Amino acid sequence: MNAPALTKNQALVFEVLEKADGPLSAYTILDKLRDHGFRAPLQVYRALEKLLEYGVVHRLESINAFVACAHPDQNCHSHGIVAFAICESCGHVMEFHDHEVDHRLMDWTRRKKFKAEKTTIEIRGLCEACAA
Amino acid sequence: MNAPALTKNQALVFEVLEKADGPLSAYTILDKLRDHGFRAPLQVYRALEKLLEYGVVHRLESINAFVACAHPDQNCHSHGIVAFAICESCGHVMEFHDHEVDHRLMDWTRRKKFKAEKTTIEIRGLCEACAA
DNA sequence: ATTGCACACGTTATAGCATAACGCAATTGA
DNA sequence: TCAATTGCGTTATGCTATAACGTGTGCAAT
Ligand SMILES: [Zn+2]
Ligand SMILES: [Zn+2]
Ligand SMILES: [Zn+2]
Ligand SMILES: [Zn+2]
Repeated sequence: MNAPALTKNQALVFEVLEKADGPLSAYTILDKLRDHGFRAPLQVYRALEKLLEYGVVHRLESINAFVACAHPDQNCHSHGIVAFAICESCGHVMEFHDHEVDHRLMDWTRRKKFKAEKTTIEIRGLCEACAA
Repeated sequence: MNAPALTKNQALVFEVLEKADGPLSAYTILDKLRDHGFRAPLQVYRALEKLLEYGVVHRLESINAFVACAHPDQNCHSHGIVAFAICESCGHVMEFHDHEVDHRLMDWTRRKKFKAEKTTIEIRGLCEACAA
């Protein structure tokens, strides 16, 4: 999915996520945008829906939060499954791809004739700095 | 974590999950147990907390639901990361393990010195029957 | 036996996450 | 012009999860 020009709300939400140093919940985004006229959760969720569709934002299922894609230049979709390591102490997120993991999971789905639509890989734990 | 004898509430919640043919939300479980005296979400969540700890129930992060472990005989923890394929049409869940995937993810975490605590792998899509 | 502790449980209230449904305005394309 | 699409704002609602308080029970250490 290519990203067309963002609307005002989409651009505001994306900007907040880009500037954040970690994932944000929809309601946290809302609070950060109240000064810009945001009043209701739907304004955030509708923008997020598009940004997810365009692939410039990812949703972290295990913590109900959203994060700007770490590889803005590339198209994350084209790299297969996106995986995340989420530090439960400082909140930092590392985004990575592993083709071998993709292949193993795709092998499994092909064997089972399962039509995969969306795959989530999230590792929660402690980053190097926080584990010390 | 070995599973000690379950308490009454834990046994009731586990039984509901075992008999279900798919994942259930905590509130769905609550509704199914109202006849047995359940009145509040916490009764379900507290039981689930223990069942998750014992490894006999898994939480599906991407759909906020819970499912009985498909490998009750074995200890799922000992098989490394548990992965799930979730049919978005019929709700059926397939649980599987893949050591190669585990190794790839563990390699990544070791390189990054990330201390993994809990890893989620969930594939959402259509099962063979529903994809036809 | 009494005390102290751990644990499960019940209840009420609250916090946090997400969507339904309505209507309006701007854009586009026939 | 007319219809269809899309974004937007608002209100209300629903779903998911936990905080905080108190009760009772079993069990061990004193
Ligand atoms: Zn990305
Ligand atoms: Zn950290
Ligand atoms: Zn299992
Ligand atoms: Zn199915």
